[in-house]
Amino acid sequence: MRYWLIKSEPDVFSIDHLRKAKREPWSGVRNYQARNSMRDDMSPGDLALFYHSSTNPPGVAGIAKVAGEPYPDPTQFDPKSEYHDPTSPKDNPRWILVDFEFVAKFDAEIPLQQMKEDPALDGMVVLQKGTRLSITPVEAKHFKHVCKLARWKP
DNA sequence: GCCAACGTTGGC
DNA sequence: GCCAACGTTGGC
Repeated sequence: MRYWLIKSEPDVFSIDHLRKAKREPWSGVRNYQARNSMRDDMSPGDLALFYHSSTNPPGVAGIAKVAGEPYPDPTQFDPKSEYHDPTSPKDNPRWILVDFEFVAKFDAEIPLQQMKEDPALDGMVVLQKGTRLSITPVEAKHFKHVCKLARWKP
């Protein structure tokens, strides 16, 4: 059982969108490290902090769960998609994703600022300066602490 | 809108 | 393989 943090711009896809959709392919990731996390390290049942980025204030809005095994991101082969990648080989797709399913929306978002100020979250990858990765691993103790701040229990 | 901190691209 | 130029992310 691993824990993760996944970033999304709420204008594009928010925790409310996920709640409505129930399950969603995490398409459009075009960063190798983030892809490797989904392809190699995620397992069905893993839990993720759902983080709202590029919004005021940014912060963790809820919880999502890895809903299945990794598979090729269909948008890479779709010429109409903004995520179309014409250089990705059809017989060896470059971009791999997993589906996430909705688990919970926090009563109140946990703001990035509050997380930065909390000594219990020292060392969390997403809090480190210059981290732009859209998918980062989260230590169990950090995951549990954020849930505690949100007064949410699995 | 600014800009720091990256990641990617491509000439050499 | 180096590295300058360029593009992107995302907090502020």
